[in-house]
Amino acid sequence: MEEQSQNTEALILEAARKVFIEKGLEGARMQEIADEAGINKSLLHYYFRSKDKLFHAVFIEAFQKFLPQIDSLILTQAPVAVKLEAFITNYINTIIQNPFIPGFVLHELSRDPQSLAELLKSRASMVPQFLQQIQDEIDAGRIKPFDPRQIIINTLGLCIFPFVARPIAQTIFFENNTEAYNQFLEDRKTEVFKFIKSAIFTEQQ
Amino acid sequence: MEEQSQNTEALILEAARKVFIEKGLEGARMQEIADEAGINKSLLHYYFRSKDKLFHAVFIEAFQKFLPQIDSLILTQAPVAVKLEAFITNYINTIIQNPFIPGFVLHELSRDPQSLAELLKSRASMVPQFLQQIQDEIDAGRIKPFDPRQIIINTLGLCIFPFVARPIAQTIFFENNTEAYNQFLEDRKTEVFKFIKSAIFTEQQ
DNA sequence: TCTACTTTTGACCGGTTGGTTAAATTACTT
DNA sequence: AAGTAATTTAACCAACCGGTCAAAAGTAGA
Repeated sequence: MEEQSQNTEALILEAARKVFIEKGLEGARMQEIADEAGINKSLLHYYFRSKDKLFHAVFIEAFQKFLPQIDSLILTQAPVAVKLEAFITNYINTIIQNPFIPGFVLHELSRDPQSLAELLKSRASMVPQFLQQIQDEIDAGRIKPFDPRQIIINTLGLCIFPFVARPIAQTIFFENNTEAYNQFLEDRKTEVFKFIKSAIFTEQQ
Repeated sequence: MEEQSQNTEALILEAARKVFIEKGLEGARMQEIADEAGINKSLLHYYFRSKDKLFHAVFIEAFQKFLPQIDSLILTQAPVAVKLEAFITNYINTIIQNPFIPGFVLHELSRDPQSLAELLKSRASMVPQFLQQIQDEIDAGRIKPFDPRQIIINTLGLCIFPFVARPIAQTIFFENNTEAYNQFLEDRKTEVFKFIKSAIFTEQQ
């Protein structure tokens, strides 16, 4: 019983993940999730009490998938250049493997911004340390004098935006050639760091 | 009768704009739009035949609000540096005045990517010329050798991302202080170009 | 004022949606 | 094998949603 219920629960979560991430909370239908999982709709309510609860489980899971890389960026001790390069590669890699999660998370967060507080309680206190690390390298002359927050937002935006804007970007620049756009995204694993490096680091030997 | 009908139509469009942009096609309710406009729900169907038609009117309007700046970026004759600087300022300014449109447009485009074709038919042919202009400046040694498409995506991402990710960015970096985040966005009108300029332009006198 | 027309309304409809419930099936224990 | 608890199903429901329709209210010209 234990085993089977874990199987079913995982089956439901997988189906819910697919449908919710593709269609959002309001676009998704419980019946569609049930069909996707190959089970009865009532089972959804047996394992998760409501649509909102099921959605919340999916959302938390999606959101947390991107926290490890952020953690290592913020918490690790290494020069900013080293950490940024590793972060960008890993982060874009993670998004390539979960290309619809960023749009999903951003959309649902702007629908319900309140739910953020609970998710960030532990991390928020670590951010200032990373901002200070950037500021220290600015003071040491290794990074040009940009607002550290601007640098971080720029980094995240450069990683995430091409996935959120994929339909329009792929159409405009790649005549809707999916394979070509995938290669474009692959290239960004190195191109984005080259871009940021060229933007913020000072010359020195 | 003519005058009143134009008033009502504009009233409906304004209400629909507010509700659709905030909640999306699937999250919006016709009744809510009617309430927002202070009229009967049947009137929505009298002026616009269906929810989809009304949504389409709102979407087209929102989408086109950002085309003029893009046009001037692509079609104008001037050095890339000059055009980019003007574009970034104007573009961010436009988004500041319509902060929810980018998220709205991106979300609805990823829900229905087909609808793009009709919107871009005339513009698409002009893009290669702008790409070539960037390539020419690369060949002339004035811009570092980045893929021109990467440069454009980067520029757009740097402009748009802080608005799409506002809830999380404002929470993490500004303790949810709206006024502080507004100032942050204001600063980006110059900061983004400084960043891009530092990234892609070569030193020369 | 009468008439023809447009605009606005309220009542209503069929289909869909998230959710409930009780019965049936399965799995586990002894 | 029997009994107990957990799992799964089918049938059902009230609320909601987009949309229709006929009547009412408003408008303008004769």
